[in-house]
Amino acid sequence: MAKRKTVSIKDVARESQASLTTVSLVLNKRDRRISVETRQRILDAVDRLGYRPSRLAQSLQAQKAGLIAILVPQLRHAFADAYFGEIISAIQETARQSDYKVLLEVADAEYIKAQEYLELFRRHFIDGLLCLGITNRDTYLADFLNCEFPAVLVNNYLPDLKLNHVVCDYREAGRQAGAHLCSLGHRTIGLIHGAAEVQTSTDLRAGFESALSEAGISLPARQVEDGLYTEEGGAAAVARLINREPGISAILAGNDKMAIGAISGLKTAGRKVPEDVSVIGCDDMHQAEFCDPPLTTVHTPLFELGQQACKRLFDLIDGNIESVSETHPVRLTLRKSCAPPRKSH
Amino acid sequence: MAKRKTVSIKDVARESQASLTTVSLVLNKRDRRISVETRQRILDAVDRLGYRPSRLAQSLQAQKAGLIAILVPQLRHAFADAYFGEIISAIQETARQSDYKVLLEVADAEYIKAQEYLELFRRHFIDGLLCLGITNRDTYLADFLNCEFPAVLVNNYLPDLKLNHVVCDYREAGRQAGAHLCSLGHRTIGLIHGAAEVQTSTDLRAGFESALSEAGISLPARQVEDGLYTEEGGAAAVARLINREPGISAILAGNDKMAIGAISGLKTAGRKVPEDVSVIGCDDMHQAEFCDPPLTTVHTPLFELGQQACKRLFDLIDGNIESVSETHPVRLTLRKSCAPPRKSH
DNA sequence: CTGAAAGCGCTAACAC
DNA sequence: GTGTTAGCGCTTTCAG
Repeated sequence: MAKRKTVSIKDVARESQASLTTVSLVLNKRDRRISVETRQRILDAVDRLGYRPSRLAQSLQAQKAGLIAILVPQLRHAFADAYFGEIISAIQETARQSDYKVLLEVADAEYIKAQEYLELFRRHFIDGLLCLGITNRDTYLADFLNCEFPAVLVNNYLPDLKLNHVVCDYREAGRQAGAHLCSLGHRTIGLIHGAAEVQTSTDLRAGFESALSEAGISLPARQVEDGLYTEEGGAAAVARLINREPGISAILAGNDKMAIGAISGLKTAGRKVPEDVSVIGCDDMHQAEFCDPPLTTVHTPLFELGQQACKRLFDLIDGNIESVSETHPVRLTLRKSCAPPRKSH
Repeated sequence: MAKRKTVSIKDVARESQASLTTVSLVLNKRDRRISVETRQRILDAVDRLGYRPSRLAQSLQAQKAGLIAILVPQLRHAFADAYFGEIISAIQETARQSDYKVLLEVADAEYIKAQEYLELFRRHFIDGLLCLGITNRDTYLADFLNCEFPAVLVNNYLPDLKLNHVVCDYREAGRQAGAHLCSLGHRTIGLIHGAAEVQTSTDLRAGFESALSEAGISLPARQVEDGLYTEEGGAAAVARLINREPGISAILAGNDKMAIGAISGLKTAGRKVPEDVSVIGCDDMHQAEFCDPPLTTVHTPLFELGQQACKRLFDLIDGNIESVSETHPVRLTLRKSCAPPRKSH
């Protein structure tokens, strides 16, 4: 590899017979005061030398990194997950438009113990933080409560902590799913939620129960299972569910992955979807359209959510706002995985 | 938000009644020459003040960013893709172990035109680059040919450019898939590849054809289709395939997404998998196990690949090696999507 | 054993 | 119009 000496603004100054200041002024478009010839001489030198300002030095001077981080939980290969992927895509795109770069951070136990998320700020590495996949157990986030570090939770919030967040309306998602199932005529309905310690999961359940109860239907604990937000979890949960309550004719899953797992589990148990059991998901991931049967699901606008979270974070960084707390609307997407119940017996 | 003044090494020096140098020495464990009391005094001051060295300033001084970037193509929401996700996970994990941070970069046309990937280096923003999802058309990568910027292609390479890369053995993948299908007794076999301009896709096809030809079977152009690496593409490709050659009894898809799309397309066309048509995928993504039927596929060790690419990149950065070119073995994973052909007519 | 001073590459107040 | 100079926060010779 050819070794290339790094060319600094000094070199440009020498080459163009101008001073550091003049070069800097020209480069930063504050060159109203600079004569046309001088400017041209400098620009030529820049070209000739292939000079590029060091972002490191600029950042040090500006006391601003031009960098934000995305904090994701340590799941099994977290980035291989479409849910996170969608949000990360959105963040990346939005950040780029504001000339920010995006750092990827994975929060495992050790990471949290060491408060690495704070170190990132303290060591002037980043200007802001976006937290994904947060649960009620992530109490360490309290560290962001009364400090000057801009952070926002994406698609979740903590019930007891007044932290910045941008979320989808999961209560409404649950309500719409429940109403749909009831309107089809289902009376014995199950729920596979993601995780009890996730607030949006709790919200989904609350909305679901409220819709059922409006139709005079209850949701006993035996018709609720945890599916861990995974395919396997969904498959296992549905098995326990139909074992305990064979009469279940419809199920809401807290995300599409569990819904797909549930469908797979139902098939294994010899039940047809939607003829024997209707399944409704949540998220409307890309693959929801391609599973068999195509999945009826509640569309959560994850991409828009990511964009919004990012924009608000910049507002926080720039001091335009003091805090954020936004809820985005959801809507039911009808496909083929739900049908009226069999007229049994 | 409570405003917190940034505390520098100077403050620590003042607080601990020592000089800058001494503090720096202690903090960097070059403190053999420092007396125990002085050290303790400094450490106390650090604690009391909550001092953290600015990584920006350190980087400027060290002329090293401690940062690498992952370059991914501008696909439809690229990060929502399990293939990229798996590799990115691996990179992230490996980088962390070496105390590097990782940046996410998306390469669209504009990005490439502006040579942003080079700017990243020139402006001293990153120390190394990992390129994912590369195709033969990405000739801009020639920029990395005779320069000192460490970059490595992950799971692909360019036939005409001697660039650093780490790949899976797709030729062997194609061979194993072909051999398996032939051994089951299939004679009329189709291929849905990812994209003609992807070298590994070409390799897969070459390996596949060679295995077929060993069994005395040919692969005419009419039995080959492009599935664009997507579910939809796979579904569309399989439709064209069985329309043109209804006798096809087995299909290899260049990745699992297309395989899943193909299965969906076959079902739509009223063909059963594997009874009527066998389908074999490539990658062995997580969901391959959960589709219906569970997908027989060639396992490509993407996680290990990502790790390896990252380690080699660090070797390049540290000057331990001059170039990389590694090929990783693959292996067939048998599930339920392949069976012997129907004894027709 | 400790400190003064130079320098990493850049920006911006303040002169001239 | 243009240049001098003082930092940004850190590391590291080189003297004492």
